[in-house]
Amino acid sequence: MYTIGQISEMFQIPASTLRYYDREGLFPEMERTGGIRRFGEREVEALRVIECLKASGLEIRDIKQFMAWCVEGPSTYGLRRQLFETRKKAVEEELRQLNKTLDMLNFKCWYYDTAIADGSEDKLNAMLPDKLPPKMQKLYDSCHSKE
Amino acid sequence: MYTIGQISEMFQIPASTLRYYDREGLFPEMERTGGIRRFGEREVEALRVIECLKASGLEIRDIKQFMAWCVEGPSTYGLRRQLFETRKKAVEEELRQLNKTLDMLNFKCWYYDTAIADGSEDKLNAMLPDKLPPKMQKLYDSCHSKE
DNA sequence: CTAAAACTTAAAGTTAACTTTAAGTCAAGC
DNA sequence: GCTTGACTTAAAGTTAACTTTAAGTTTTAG
Repeated sequence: MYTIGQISEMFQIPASTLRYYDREGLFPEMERTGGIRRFGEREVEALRVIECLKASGLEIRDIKQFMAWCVEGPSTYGLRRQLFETRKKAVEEELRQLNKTLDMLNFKCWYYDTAIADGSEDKLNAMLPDKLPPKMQKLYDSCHSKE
Repeated sequence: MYTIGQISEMFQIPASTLRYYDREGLFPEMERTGGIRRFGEREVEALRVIECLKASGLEIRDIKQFMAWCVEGPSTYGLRRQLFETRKKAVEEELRQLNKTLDMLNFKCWYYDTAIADGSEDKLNAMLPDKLPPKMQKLYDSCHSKE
């Protein structure tokens, strides 16, 4: 069993944030001795799940719902499974979006490398809509196609 | 040239958000006729860059700085290049993190599939620290190694 | 037994990125 | 010329996720 200070150290999360999570119902079965929180294996695993669900873009209130399902027992396995499936879809979509962002950043890096080499953006602007080097044309098109 | 309503439609961004961006200095050279904003090609491209930099995790105040550099001219090519390089690093790191998150989500999907098939988590908990199927062991380890 | 460190609470404060409101101005069609 | 829809502003409001504060309690070390 750990104190809030030990968990704070272990996960590099401020104790105030852990208390906030507790207040929000993210550790529904946490024990206490003399008013002081005792984090057990259950809470440590909960915190790993919290970090995962947060990273997937889920809000605190929905993480609370998940934790409530865990307390409810086997009857909520389906709901929990469905939640993780939905989060997977969201993360996969976010990965696609981030890869597009990376394409644009790579294009911009090349763009400024070229502008620096040329001393101005004039040459670049002359080739701009569709006379770029093939490698760059792909990146450019993927960022400038239909909004 | 476009009105704010046309750009709002085009990018699916509320007009109030576009006005907010303008107030924050994200369109430093935008023209007006009779008080009304006219978005030209410069602003359309700026908006694409804004969306890219935002998606990379950059804050509005720093996007404003970038736009100011663009107005300053060729002397800031180096700074702009550096910004995109830094953003690339940040996005690459975010991609790594998101892939780890995806690993955990995949593990949890398998976990609940198994729990549903078994009717309880008992079998699962018995194999839990290190007796999982090899495929799952990898995912599990990557989410439970040292905090 | 006592002092200090670590814990507790409720309530107020912070921050970023918008969003809404209220009151008014501009532009297009009839 | 007038109505209507789209635009304008400044200022206040919203939301999520914390963070800080102030006052007090519990645990630990000597």
